[in-house]
Amino acid sequence: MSDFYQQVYEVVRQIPIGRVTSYGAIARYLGTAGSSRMVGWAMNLAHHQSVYVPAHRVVNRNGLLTGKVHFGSPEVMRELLENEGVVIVNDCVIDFTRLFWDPMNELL
DNA sequence: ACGTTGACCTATA
DNA sequence: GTATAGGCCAACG
Repeated sequence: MSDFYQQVYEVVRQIPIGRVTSYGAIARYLGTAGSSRMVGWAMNLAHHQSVYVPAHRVVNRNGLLTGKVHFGSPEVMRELLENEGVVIVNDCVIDFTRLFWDPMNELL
């Protein structure tokens, strides 16, 4: 496994409860800005990882749960987020800008 | 080996 | 303000 994916998992694992981040933010934090799709691929491989990766806390820039289908069921992602206190309506994160957790600013 | 696809983002019209 | 185009790099067929 490349260090890139490990870094992604590391960052995602550091996301606090009830907070969310975006692929682009992680990509920029890792220095691979513009290649945010790779972050998505990393999440795809996250299911194979033995360690649990809270991929449900990672959404797109619009706060839309685009990768909900990649979980067991589309409902799983919403359930997990709502369980952490995140309000989800129409597969969109409410107050996304306020719940946004930027590793560049928080983790630094 | 080549072409297509993809859990995206930025930029221009 | 939305709509469309381009770019990015790895995995799949």
